[in-house]
Amino acid sequence: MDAKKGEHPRQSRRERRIERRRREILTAAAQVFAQKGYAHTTTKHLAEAADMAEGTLYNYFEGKREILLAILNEMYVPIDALLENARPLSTRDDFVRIVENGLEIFVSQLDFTRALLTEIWVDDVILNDLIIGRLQYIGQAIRGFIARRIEAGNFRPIDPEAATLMILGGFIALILPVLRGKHPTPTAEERHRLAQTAVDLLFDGLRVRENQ
Amino acid sequence: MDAKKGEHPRQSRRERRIERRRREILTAAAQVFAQKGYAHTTTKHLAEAADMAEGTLYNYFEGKREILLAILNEMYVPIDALLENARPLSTRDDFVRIVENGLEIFVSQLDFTRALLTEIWVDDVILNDLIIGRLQYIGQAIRGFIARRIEAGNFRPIDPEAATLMILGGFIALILPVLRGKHPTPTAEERHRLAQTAVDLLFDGLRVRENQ
Amino acid sequence: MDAKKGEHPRQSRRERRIERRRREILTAAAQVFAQKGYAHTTTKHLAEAADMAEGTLYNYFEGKREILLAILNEMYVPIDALLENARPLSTRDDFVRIVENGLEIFVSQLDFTRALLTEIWVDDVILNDLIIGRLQYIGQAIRGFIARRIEAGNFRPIDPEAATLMILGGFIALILPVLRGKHPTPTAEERHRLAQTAVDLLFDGLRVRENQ
Amino acid sequence: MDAKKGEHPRQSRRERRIERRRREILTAAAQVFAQKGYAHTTTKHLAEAADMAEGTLYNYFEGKREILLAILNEMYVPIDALLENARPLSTRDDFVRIVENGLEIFVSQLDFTRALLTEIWVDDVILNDLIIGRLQYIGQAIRGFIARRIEAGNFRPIDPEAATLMILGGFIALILPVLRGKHPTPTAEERHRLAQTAVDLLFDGLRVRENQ
DNA sequence: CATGAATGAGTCTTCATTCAT
DNA sequence: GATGAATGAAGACTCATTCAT
Repeated sequence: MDAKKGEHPRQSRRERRIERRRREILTAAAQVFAQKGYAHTTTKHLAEAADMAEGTLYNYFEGKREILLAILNEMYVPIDALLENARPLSTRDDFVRIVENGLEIFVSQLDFTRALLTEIWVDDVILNDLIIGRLQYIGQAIRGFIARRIEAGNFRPIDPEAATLMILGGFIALILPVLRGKHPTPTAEERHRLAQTAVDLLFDGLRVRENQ
Repeated sequence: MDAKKGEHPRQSRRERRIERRRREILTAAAQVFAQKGYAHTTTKHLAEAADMAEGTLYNYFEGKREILLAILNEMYVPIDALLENARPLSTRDDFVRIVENGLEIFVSQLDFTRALLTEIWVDDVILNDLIIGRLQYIGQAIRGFIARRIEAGNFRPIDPEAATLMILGGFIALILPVLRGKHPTPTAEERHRLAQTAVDLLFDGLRVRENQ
Repeated sequence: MDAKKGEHPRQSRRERRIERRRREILTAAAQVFAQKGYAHTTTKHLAEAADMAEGTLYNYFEGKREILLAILNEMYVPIDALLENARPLSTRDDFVRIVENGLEIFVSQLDFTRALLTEIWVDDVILNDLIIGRLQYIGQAIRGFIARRIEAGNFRPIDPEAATLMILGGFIALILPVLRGKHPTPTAEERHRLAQTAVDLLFDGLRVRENQ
Repeated sequence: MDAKKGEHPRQSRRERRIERRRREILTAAAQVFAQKGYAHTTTKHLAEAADMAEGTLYNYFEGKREILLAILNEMYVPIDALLENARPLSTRDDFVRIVENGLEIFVSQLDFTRALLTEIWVDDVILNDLIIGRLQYIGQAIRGFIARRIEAGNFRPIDPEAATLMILGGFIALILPVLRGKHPTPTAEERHRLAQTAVDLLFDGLRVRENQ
């Protein structure tokens, strides 16, 4: 129980094993939640998917709900990285790049995202954390970008609020069919093309410019 | 006990009472489903919300799930009417009008719509019926409109598939905050303004037209 | 409410109507009980079979169980008559006649008998009333008959107790397939033949008499 | 924890424990079913009788009905053994022996047999499986025996069908009072005497043989 | 740490009975 | 008397969590 041969290696190895186990559980759980929805998933399902006994789950998580919240946490890291990257967001290419990165994140975390879909609308912690915390942050970045561009005379004086919502909605709509498994997951090239189309549409609209 | 005055009124009164009661249950149920989500709502909750005994629910619906499906059906009528109206969809004003009507429908059915949000991802009948059935239909109308306009030289040759998705997503994004109760329900005027902004953005994009 | 034109005719007509209604209910109920068993029969089933509303049943009977007990009572009249008839029971023909009559009673009351079958084993009132009350009475008659015959030297000195049981059992076995609907209901002639065969078997056994 | 001594013991111990538990439940359930009848028995009753929580029952059986069916299966083993034994059935002693064995089986399985009595009339699976399947098989054996004996001139030319029914009925009648708890369970000696009396009655009838 | 049997509160649903019309 | 909607107690079954091994 006490130190032997230096504490680090031993503690560390144990911690690493625990961390590995937790991640195994989360990966498996995300798949099951994604397929059945949180409420319809039983701990038995989770245990089977993680290939362990039900009781073992409780050695790594406090309960079913905590597993879901841990999944939520897993998504923060790449999203925060994305936001960090997107901070400047000043040119059209910035926009393409951030949309592309966003698509990449969702694609690489499909199961985690899907897992949250059902409880998003119901669980206030998740809703506030994810939607309010992250999405609003993203929204602000976009709103700021638009406002600055309008001020600079590059963008038409459109209500930035509505525009932001539609941009986010458009982006979500692009991945929703994939999340629902109705579309195959797009390749890197497809993601690039999608991002360009999206930004193109947003910037220039559907209508033909008369004299260009 | 009194004169019969024709048989209709008597049958009719009973039928009307039943219909009224069903509607009462649906209205109450939609609110509860919207707040708690389908799976987290118990029949006890439903009974309390409808101010009746649990057993009474079963005089009007076969079970909890049938109540949800009945809510789903309630949404068909106005949506189908909207689609019928939107059939031509040829001018920009058509577009504004249909977006405006769509917003109106969702607003008038807020609770019903919210009620479906959670189970949409999990219940295949609902998913296929509602999303695939309706949304695809709407999508086709939009895709057709875009394709025709591109052919006519009015629209730029953008991928109609991606454009449709983004339009739908943008539209949904406009309502989502309202659905989640994060925005107050927009008034008729606000809906009109929103619809115009949305269509304006879609048609002309964010960027300033250089020579206009 | 009080007397008018003599009480009898009016009371009588009302009473007769009530009696008729009760009988209608019992007839219908016996069929349903017979098919589904008492416990699996709902008052809704009973009401439908009697072609009236559920509530109306309660104007004629205290509840579901009382309907079953009333069915039990219906069987007493013919059984008691049979027993009265069988009182002497001294010749072989008496035996044939009483078996024949017994078969006739069961056949004419098939549904009533079937209706009681499920609850016989469970309801102590029914068990004590019917089995103990009636069957034991019948058993005593048979036992007495056998004992007297043995004493008179007509019957071999077989244990009258066991013999009685086997006689009753044999009789029941003859009607059981009919009760279960596995045999068609026997005609009068078939009943006569069955009774003769049964008594013949009981009196003379299976074995060939060596010198007769 | 200790040496493995081969893998069997470990798997086996768990399996044996499960098997023991299942049997405990069945034994307890049979008693309750026998007393109250299947339909009037609640899972709460069953749990109490087996001295465990309601939920635990479901770790061993799929549901209430499966417990009943398992009880049904318990009865097959000895009955099938009896039938196998009785195959030849050619002498009078064979007959005595098989009746005696039959009595023994029923006595040793009193609760199991009682448990089935109520649902027999209502549950088609049970009815067809047990009654039709087993009883008809037994009936055929008896019919065949009688027919052969008649042909051989040992038995009088009595309708074998009716005779079989009465034999089965007589046998059942011998046990019914015991099943209902109205008689104490017969000892081995009493069973032997009963069997002899029964066969004696069947073979030689009640009447004194005039010249014997 | 791993296991999985045991637990019992909680769910959906049924149905005998009541009672206002 | 007849009706059938309303009731709510009771039933079969589920499942997150605990805990002895």
